[in-house]
Amino acid sequence: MTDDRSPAWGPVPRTRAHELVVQAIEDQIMSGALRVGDPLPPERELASRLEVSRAGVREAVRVLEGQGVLRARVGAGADAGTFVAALPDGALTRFLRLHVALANFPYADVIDARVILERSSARLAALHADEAGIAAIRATLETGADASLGHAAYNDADTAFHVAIAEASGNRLVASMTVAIRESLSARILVALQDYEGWEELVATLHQQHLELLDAIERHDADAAEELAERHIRFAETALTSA
Amino acid sequence: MTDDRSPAWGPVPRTRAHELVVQAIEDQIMSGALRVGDPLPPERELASRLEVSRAGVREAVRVLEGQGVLRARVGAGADAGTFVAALPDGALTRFLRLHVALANFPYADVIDARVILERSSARLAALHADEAGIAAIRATLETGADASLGHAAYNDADTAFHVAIAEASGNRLVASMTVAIRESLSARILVALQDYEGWEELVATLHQQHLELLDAIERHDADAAEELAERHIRFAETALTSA
DNA sequence: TCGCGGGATATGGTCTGACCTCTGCGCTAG
DNA sequence: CTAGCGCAGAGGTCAGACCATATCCCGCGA
Repeated sequence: MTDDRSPAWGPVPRTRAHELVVQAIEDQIMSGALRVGDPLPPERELASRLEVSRAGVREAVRVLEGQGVLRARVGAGADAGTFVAALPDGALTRFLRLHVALANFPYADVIDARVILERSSARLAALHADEAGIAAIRATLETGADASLGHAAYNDADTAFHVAIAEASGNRLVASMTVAIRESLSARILVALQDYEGWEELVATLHQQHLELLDAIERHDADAAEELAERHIRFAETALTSA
Repeated sequence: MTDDRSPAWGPVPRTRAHELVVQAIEDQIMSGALRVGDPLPPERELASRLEVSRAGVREAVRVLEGQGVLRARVGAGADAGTFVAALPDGALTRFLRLHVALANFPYADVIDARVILERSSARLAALHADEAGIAAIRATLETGADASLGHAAYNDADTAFHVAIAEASGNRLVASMTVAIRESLSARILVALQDYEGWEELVATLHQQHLELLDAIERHDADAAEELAERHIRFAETALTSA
């Protein structure tokens, strides 16, 4: 006879040592005791304090390091050791790239998400971009205009343009997500470019669209910028996948 | 006298063993050789094949596991071992939660990003949600209506509502990002709720807004849904932070 | 023939202890 | 005063043993 309200002897969740360490470090961060730039105790000390092996501590550090939360440096003195870091961008890009490759996020969903974010980036850039931001965007177009540099170079220049807009938006989180999505698509776009017949014409069209988008941002015309951003991405996507 | 075009003896980037292993696994994923559900070789075998220690392999596995790309299970047989997984949500949530706590993403930026994403989620849900999706959203409101369950219970119910909309959008990536942002704010929202004087009235208002939003989604009125989503989030945000 | 018990086996999980590499700082010899 | 050496402390790596767990499978008994 079992009582449904009694907890029943379910198995206790098996918690691995390194997860406890991760949790301990996260708690320090959540409570505000650890801030960006602060050092962690040496691995050996942390291991003895938490009563786990050094290997367990190291695995935990690796997990957080992979998330861009920690950074480890060898050596001696004040610059050596493990520190709390602020490197979300690379981590977010790797994350997205892998999950896109695994098709955990369907390709069409990624494109739609990219449109949503870049529309917003363009709008925010049109509203908030300062002189420096606009100059940075324009700078990317000067190299991007030279299409004959090769597929890879153009791909990099295009990425730089979209990244510059995202960074000019003034919203770090939106920018990071925008960048991560563009970068996660980079390999795929490069292949599509290489397979594209008469790609120089396509690049000329895309470059023209870039100029129009930049113009809208400079005019602080948020609605136009939003619309141009979406049209540009949809156009490029259609051209490259139908080839 | 140095020649600027000569490569110059820059330091070779020190590559750590586990990073090589991560790279090796990523390459397999990028090339399509490893897909979701596929098993990795046993740690010991991978270690000897890549000529690193088992500790190095384990650290690499931990990194990818932390990103939701791998999943490890002990035991023997077909179900045991390390596998490629598809668990991006928890990983993305942890990632955001930590970086928000570290203020790598300013709070205002997170709110704006949330508005952008939830506007889109609501729009997509209004356009694409099927019967099951709408039923799932409504189900979360039935518990959410009962405000006297406590702060934590209401917070969970509110999260569930927004998550259900995101999932009804049909876009997995947008949904994941939406959920991750809402969850990363959960702790902060809970504290604000607890400090709020006369929170039951506030909850009643929020619940009313939820009903209106659901109504717009059911009517497939995308514009209204988008607008209601933004107003709801801005309202709640203003109420909770000004308290 | 069927059922079941228990050992063999394979896998990840953990720990220990050693050693290497790197780098700052201080001491010492010139 | 300075150049150089070496110590100390940090992360990086490794080897090996042992533990915990889950499946497989074989053999025994009903």
